[in-house]
Amino acid sequence: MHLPAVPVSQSPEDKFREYLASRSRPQRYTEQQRDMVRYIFSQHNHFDADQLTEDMRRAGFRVSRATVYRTLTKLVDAGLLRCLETGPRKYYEHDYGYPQHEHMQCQVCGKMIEFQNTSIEAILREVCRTHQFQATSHTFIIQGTCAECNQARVPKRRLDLI
Amino acid sequence: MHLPAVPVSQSPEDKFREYLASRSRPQRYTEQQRDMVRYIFSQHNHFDADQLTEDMRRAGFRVSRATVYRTLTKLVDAGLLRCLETGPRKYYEHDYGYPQHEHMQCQVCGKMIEFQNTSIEAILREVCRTHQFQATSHTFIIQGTCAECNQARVPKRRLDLI
DNA sequence: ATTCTTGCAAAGCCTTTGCAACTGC
DNA sequence: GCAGTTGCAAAGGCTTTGCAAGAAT
Repeated sequence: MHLPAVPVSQSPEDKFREYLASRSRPQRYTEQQRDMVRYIFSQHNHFDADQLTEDMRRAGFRVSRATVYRTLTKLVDAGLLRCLETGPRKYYEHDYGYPQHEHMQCQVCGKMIEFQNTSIEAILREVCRTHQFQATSHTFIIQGTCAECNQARVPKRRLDLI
Repeated sequence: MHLPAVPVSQSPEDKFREYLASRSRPQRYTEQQRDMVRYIFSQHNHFDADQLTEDMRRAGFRVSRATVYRTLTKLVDAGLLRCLETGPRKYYEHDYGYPQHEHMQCQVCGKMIEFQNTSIEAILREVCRTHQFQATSHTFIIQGTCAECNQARVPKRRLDLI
């Protein structure tokens, strides 16, 4: 479920190093951070901190929960990841090199479906103008049932009717 | 910050009693639940469980945290309240007798500003049709700074420059 | 009388943090 | 070697829950 990528000049890794170096107090680029950046950008998932920890461990990396949490915060701050706060936990997705989009979330299988809609930006501008509101971000998530989960249900209902 | 109310035939209290009675196992209408329904619908706030508990206590009611949590769940299920899950805690607002709307949330003062936009429903329908997605609800929240908090900042900046 | 609700405190879930050991620069 | 990072385990913030006592029908 990809949208077309946005061309960028730097690799995510280089962009992160640049971010770390440009701090008023320069931060360090460690092995675990490097592993995380590479792992995250080798996939295209929506994930939370614990999923990432487990997945990376299964893939043979040595990562600690605390460092995953700390590094995810930095990656958001660096503009590499975007954080979706919908419900009790935080989900992350690519931001660097990836276009603006919205989400549909299937409440059966949990899948996140991305979509783009050109009218939304106009709505944002208009609403903010009329309310003199200075927007910094927005969250648009449609909850429901995805096509596959919907199909999987219909046969079940039919059987129930017999 | 009200939107025009939607006319309804029953009082929130009656609607809740009806909901409780119509369960396959009828549930009971207790004093604390009655106090909560009346208190909540005598105001027009966005609130979370702990805010409500404190406010009601200050107003002289005897309510326990656990019961507030349990009753809020029932009120959502009964269609009286809507739950906004944005971030770590759950916010509640009137649903019964109140029109569909979206939110702007000020990250400085926390205020929730409600707005309506007629194009959003069309977008929802179109996106769901193209993805064969069965929507049950949606969340549209614009984060940023409200007009008042924005104004309060400008004078401060000017002073900083002296 | 029966069954649901209440209230307390404990547990759960996710995230953050204090601190000693460690490591990048 | 200095200053930032790591990892553990503990603490934090919010919500849910087990259970005995209490209340609604």
